[in-house]
Amino acid sequence: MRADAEKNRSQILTVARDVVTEHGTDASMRDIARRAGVGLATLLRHFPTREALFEALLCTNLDALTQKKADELEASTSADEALLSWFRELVAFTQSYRGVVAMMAAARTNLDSALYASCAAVHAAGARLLLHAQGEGTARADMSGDDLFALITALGWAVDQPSFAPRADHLVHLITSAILTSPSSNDAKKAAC
Amino acid sequence: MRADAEKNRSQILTVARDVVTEHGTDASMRDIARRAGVGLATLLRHFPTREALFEALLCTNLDALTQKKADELEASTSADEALLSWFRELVAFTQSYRGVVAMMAAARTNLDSALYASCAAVHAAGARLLLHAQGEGTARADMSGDDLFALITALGWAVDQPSFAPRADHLVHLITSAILTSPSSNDAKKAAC
DNA sequence: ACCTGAACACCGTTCAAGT
DNA sequence: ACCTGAACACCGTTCAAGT
Repeated sequence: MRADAEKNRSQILTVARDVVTEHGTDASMRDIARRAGVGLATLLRHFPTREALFEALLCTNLDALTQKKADELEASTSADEALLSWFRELVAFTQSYRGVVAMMAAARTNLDSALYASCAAVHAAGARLLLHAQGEGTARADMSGDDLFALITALGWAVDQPSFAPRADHLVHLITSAILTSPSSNDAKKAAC
Repeated sequence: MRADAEKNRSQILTVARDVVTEHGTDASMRDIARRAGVGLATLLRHFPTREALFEALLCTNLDALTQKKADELEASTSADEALLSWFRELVAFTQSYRGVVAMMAAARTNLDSALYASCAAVHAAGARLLLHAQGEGTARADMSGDDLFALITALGWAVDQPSFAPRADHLVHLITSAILTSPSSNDAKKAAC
């Protein structure tokens, strides 16, 4: 009976999306199973760990991101613009579910995590954009891909906090201004066009 | 019998320091009570909430910080140096216990939290230093005390992550360079002296 | 093969019962 | 006044028993 197994899996994912939207990464596995109408053990079979469930929830979005960056890298005229929009895109993504940024940061150096590969892909994509901008001299040279990943997730964490959320845009502005050497402000951008 | 109550309280705090050093902010209350040799309900009487326990654990350190900043504000010749060392000092403090920075960020806008007053004091102290530096034109003007608090805690969170801890000093350097208008690098500092 | 219920060892909260 | 044990409703993990 592989058919019902598949049905259970998709049902779990559908329900999980709702529950996780509401309760974040520390949502109750039992609650998800209950609402999905399956036993808790069934959920654990499909997704043996919390990270595994989130990997399934995020993989399509993450793939789109790490693919879309390829487009941006090419389509965007300036490398610094590409880096900047990647930064913003990723911070926005980390807001998809509360606590997901902490989970990704933890997975970054945990080979056993089901999210390790996805995080590595995100990291690599960012590092490439950074390197490109550095090559053009528009991003500061004393920065590594690790630094970029750290700054993005740190900002994602801050935006996760209800107290800081209202200042989100401005915080992004502050940090990115530290990354880019030439202040690509709106005025300068308009003047260039 | 108020004597044994006081003894219990101090015993709980002593043990809590160890347990929390090991397990961070999500240490088990039951475990602390067990190791302190008291009933769980006794611990809950003394510290009705997790935040209340941490308030007791941190209050002396936090008071020292928000007092010491007064010294720094006066003693230090330049306002930007004072702001910078406050920034570093606070990031270092958030590393005292794992997860404490998240707790403080949450407490910042939660009037019910036992940590609210302490966080407000930290916020106020930082805002004052920032304002002073802004007055001298050494800190960027488009920044609020809230932004400063957010950046400090965000950095504290990043340093909390094992993956980012090795880059801690450099990350602090990156962020602070975004805050200060004049790049008070080591060279410039030496030249001024 | 796949699912399930139950047992297990935890957690924080609450409260009646002890001194 | 202060403390305690136990009951409660949760959690994730594990596994023998069902189809």
